[in-house]
Amino acid sequence: MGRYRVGLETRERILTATRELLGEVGIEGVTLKAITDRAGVGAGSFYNLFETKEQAVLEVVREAIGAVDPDPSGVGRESLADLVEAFVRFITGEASGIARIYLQLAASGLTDERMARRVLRSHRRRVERFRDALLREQPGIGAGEAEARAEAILAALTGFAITWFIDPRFDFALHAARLLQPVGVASGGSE
Amino acid sequence: MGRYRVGLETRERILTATRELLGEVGIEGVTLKAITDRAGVGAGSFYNLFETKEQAVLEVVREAIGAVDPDPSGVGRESLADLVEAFVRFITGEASGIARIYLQLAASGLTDERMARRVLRSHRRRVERFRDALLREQPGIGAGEAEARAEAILAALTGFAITWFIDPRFDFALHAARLLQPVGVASGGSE
DNA sequence: TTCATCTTGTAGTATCCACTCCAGGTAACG
DNA sequence: CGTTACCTGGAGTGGATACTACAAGATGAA
Repeated sequence: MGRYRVGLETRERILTATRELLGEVGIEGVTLKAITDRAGVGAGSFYNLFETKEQAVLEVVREAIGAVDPDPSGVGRESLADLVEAFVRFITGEASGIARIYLQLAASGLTDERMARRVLRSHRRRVERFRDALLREQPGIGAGEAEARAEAILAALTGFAITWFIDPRFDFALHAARLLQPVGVASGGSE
Repeated sequence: MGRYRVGLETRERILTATRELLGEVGIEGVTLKAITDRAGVGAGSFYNLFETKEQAVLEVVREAIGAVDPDPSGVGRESLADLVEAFVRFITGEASGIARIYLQLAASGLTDERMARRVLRSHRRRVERFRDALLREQPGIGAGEAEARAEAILAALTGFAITWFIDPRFDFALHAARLLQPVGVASGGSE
């Protein structure tokens, strides 16, 4: 079962091709031929390194879900602004292909239960992280209130991200920054 | 080209089957066989009534996009709370299959440009409607500010809706209602 | 070098897909 | 009733799909 060096290199080429394709055509649109063509290998090589097509896709998917969350070393110290900024960078940064995959996954959870569980687990962790950051800045509001606000901020960020991908003119960073302002969403100071 | 009564009834059965399937298995998972089996017709009957599979799917898709927006007769009179409540009812109500389709569409806009344009157009209209309701209630805030808040509310509602579909325990109505409170998202009164 | 193990491309296979063809049935109308 | 238009189901088509079998080559530890 030990792998040779060339085999591991081919494996990386295949994963890179899969990653790119997932961002471009979506999780349902990826075919084996597309992957092997882009990676420059035959089907035989693919199946020498992966059991099924799904295995390769899942490997990239896990990576995408993991990539939403910034640098775990900061846990317990980061501010809410840090977390929001990291999310914006994740969506609009260089690896936005991965971000695209992540949003598709969230949506595929609408029809695929296994995916739903996977996405929900990572969502829960993220809510906790946002909640804890909020509590550190405003300990007075209480855990329940902080969690509700964390859910709201994350929901808005997700919605903004979808809008941004669909409408290139949408200023994602600006709208995300507004979420941190004391003014809030619905009502203003001029009440 | 005129259609007989029986033909039109079959057409309805096919559209109903398509609608159900779209909600259950997603836009990529719908096959012709699944549609015709559920509708209880042969492939020949389908193609007597629709040019392609995509035509039937698009007919349901248009319906789903249209269904997000509540009763157009209220335009110009409704409050922000009315609009939010209507969105919540759309997602959690009896026709939540349609709502599921709508969210899938928004996500499919991530990889399908034609879908992206379609979704964006309806999104823009909805933002305007929310903005106008906001301006009616707080004329002082200005159109730009109102539009930004409309975007934020809609983004949060969309994010909440995805969470709700993925996590049945999520209290969508409660979180949606919080969007209307003067407190806002990030900061509280106890600052 | 030796040789077992791993890697590779090709030429398959079975299965599913959207879609077509067509013969026989049915609806509408005079 | 007769005629024409429409409706119907199912067998069949071509093409794409994921995946396999295998022969020939490359790799790497001794």
